[in-house]
Amino acid sequence: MSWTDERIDTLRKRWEAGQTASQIAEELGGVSRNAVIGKAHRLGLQSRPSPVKPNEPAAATAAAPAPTPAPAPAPVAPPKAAAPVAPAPKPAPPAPRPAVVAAPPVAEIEDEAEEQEVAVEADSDDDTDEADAAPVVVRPAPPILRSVGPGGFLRQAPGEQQAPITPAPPRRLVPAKPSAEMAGKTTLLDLNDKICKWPIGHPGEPDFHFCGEKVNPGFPYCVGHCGHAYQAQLPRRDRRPAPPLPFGGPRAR
DNA sequence: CCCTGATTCGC
DNA sequence: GCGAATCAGG
Repeated sequence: MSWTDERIDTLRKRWEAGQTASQIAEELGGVSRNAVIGKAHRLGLQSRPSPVKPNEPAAATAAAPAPTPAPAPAPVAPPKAAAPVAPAPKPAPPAPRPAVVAAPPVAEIEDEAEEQEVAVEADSDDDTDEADAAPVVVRPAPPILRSVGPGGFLRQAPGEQQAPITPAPPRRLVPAKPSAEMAGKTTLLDLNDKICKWPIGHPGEPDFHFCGEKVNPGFPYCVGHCGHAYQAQLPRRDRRPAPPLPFGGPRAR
């Protein structure tokens, strides 16, 4: 495979989008991860945070006691998106908010749950004499700034994040009463190394359980279920191609 | 072990 | 220019 303009273009886009060299190589096909990295460097694409790089070679001279002007690394490309194509930045987790929150949308149900008070670290201790208790400055509400996410939706501004969904009030826990339909079934708690862990049904369904037969020694399943779990590897050309992903995954080769 | 990117070096 | 081999951190 050669680096046609089209392939180079793909490489550029993917690299700048934060895909890993492996992902890019797989998508392009016919090239290795190393080839992608090598090409990216030859193209002069910006190097990305490397696990092996943060070492600065210039630290060996004269112990360098001088006031190093804060390096202030320029905003590096977002580290490694989880999504393969569009590296959507993760929304920031709800930041610790001031006391004022919107009233929970759910009416109070019971008050048998005592409100747990979050112990705020009030450092009223006499640690030092430094008067760090600055008077609270009440500033006018700043204009709401929203950023626009991919697809055009408006993100919440930091100050207007919704209060987390009110958790259900704790209920009294009662011992689960073994239902008739589970009688004799192998449940999660019954699993051990000697019985087949092949799931029957689906988690969450009322009668979800496990096979429970004696295992095929050395395997987590019984002989019968080993037949389902382990199948001969077919030559690549005989494998059925994976169904296309809904979002348009890597091109089939 | 796996993953990652960077670098080297023979082709 | 190319990419396998190698290095080295996570």
